[in-house]
Amino acid sequence: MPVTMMDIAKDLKVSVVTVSKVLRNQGRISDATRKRVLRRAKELNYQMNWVARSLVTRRTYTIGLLLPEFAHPFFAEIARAVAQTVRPHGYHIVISSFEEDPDLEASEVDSLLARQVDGLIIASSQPPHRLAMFKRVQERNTPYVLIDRPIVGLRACFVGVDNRAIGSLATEHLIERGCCRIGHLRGPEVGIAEERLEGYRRALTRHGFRPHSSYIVAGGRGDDTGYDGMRKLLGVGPVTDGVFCYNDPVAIGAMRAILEAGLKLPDDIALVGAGNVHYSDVLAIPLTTIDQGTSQIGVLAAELLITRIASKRSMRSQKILIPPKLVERESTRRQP
Amino acid sequence: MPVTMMDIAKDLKVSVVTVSKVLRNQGRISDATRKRVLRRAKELNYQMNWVARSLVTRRTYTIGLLLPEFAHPFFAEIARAVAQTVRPHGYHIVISSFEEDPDLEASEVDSLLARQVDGLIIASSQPPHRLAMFKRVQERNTPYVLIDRPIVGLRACFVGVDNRAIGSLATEHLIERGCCRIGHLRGPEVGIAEERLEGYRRALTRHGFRPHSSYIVAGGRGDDTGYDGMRKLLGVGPVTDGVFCYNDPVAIGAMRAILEAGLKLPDDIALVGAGNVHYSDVLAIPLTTIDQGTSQIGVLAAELLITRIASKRSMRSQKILIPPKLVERESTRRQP
DNA sequence: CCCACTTGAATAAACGTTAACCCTGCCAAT
DNA sequence: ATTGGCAGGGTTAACGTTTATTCAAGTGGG
Repeated sequence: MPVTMMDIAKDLKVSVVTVSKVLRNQGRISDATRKRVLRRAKELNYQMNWVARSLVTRRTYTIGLLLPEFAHPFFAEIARAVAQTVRPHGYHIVISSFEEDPDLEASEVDSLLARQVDGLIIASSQPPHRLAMFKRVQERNTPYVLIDRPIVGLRACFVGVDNRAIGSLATEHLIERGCCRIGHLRGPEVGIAEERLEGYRRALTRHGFRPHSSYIVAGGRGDDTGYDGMRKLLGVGPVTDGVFCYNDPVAIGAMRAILEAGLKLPDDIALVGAGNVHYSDVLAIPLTTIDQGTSQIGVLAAELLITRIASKRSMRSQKILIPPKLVERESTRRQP
Repeated sequence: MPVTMMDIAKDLKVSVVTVSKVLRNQGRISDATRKRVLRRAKELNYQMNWVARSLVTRRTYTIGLLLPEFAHPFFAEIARAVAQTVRPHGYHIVISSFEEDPDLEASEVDSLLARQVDGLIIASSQPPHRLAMFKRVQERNTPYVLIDRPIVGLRACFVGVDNRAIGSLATEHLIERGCCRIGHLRGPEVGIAEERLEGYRRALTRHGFRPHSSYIVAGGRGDDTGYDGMRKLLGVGPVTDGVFCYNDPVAIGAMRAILEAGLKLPDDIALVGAGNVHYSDVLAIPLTTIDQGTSQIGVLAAELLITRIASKRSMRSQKILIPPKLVERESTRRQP
């Protein structure tokens, strides 16, 4: 029912190809017919059928964005950045969230490939050494960029933050603020949390402290795990005077536990989060945090992917580490 | 380069149509060949080319989701709900954010139509009586559902919250808590803010108070406008003892202004927001707010759209108003 | 006046699938 | 022997574009 090039062609008694050429500004067309075609197209309110075009050009100008969950502000921000970056190039993004389920993730990747996306951006939850999903993507020669979570043993493009630097930056800030029994509420058992922990350890030893395992409390990503973890940490003596939390939600949970225990923030315990989520500055005590350049991750990943799509030949896989930045607020503002 | 039905057909010396029929479980195919086809398809790791299928079936199993901005937790939550609701039906969503720019919104709608989406979900920013964009959608017979922001003068499906009820609910709660000089930090000059204001007014008059215009302060959507608005409101005498804020960010800004002025919350001034964004309970003083059933909006809009797409005949346009719910927290917890 | 070249356009074929028919055996009932 | 029906396929023609090739007419030079 919608208007096609055929309709325009018949009206003007020219061939469909002529119409196509005019609309693409290609080939040699006289100014007269060009004008006629354009006018008729406007009159009929012609809209290109991208499905048909994609079938023959083998380009959909569509990229798949695969995220663990996009209600999370971190990923929502990335989605925003990606969408804004690719729009000027004529791309749209198909999103899919897989709720941290590796199987769902793999099946969504297959769906997106079936939809012929020109490229993929993935914050993957695939466990280490399960590379089958990526193999399938590579077989199809579909460019893809990993973000946020690197995958060991995979030669692929990656854009993310330097997580070791986050750990060091946070820990050194606490040291500067005079803390000397620094705890860490660590994240889940994956690469990122591991690296932040590593940065924390290195900063401690570099400044002559000995990392003590009882000050390192296992946890997860959410604020409830932060709450539980902090309560556990408060039971360890001598009590900590500074805590580096895996991320901002964890820090928020920890903050609740500290205040509930009747302790003062930052005077009794200073707190550093990571992520700089948008609301970090309207909390009970505004949270010092490490900014991980969230939107930059999205922008760089999108640009990287687009250049990959544009270049016929496969380029070397490229890894971009964004340097984190400290954002100081009340939760660590105290006299050394 | 990817495997096509043709490849399978040649290998097995059958016709492409036979392969197609097997893969769709249609037509009469013997068990023997069915098995052979399926086996070969698996061996070659065949993936359907959805672009080609869409061209002939005129269905992309794709819906366009158009939002003002999806870094905003409200819209991010809606996106999540929509995506999860449509996935079991085989749909994917193409998102686009238009940064509150009506022209960009219109052009994105056109792009999505050109991409042959099967339906649209839109939280529109079109000014009243600018219906051209919607006309174009209707001409193509593409089903669409408006969410959150109704458009006057348009017979279209709509899913949103009952904003008058939000205003009433919040105001009556403040009255119950013993407030008798109730202010309102209102939102931008659009329908939603108007309705919440209307609910506020009605609740006041219903309880024998006279709405006073100096207690109604104009504003916007963000926390800075909440801060500015509250400072203005504090200059009005006799000073208010309860404020209903257009939304949670505004309330957060207002909270900062109140605390900065050395006033106590909720004892001097009680505060109610609207939206129940995820972090409302980790603020300096946890915020009483009105839950607007965000994810429900996404779910219902998605379901409505899918039934519209499925039904050949055009149905009557349907409007769904979700009843809001009060979520009481510290910011209003005081003795009447 | 013929050849070569250019301009402006038409024609044919493809992209990978599906929809709508058509064909060929085979079997049972007439 | 004819008819009818059905199982198990195959053929043909779309879907709306683009790419590649071909063609007709005009133009300028020798």
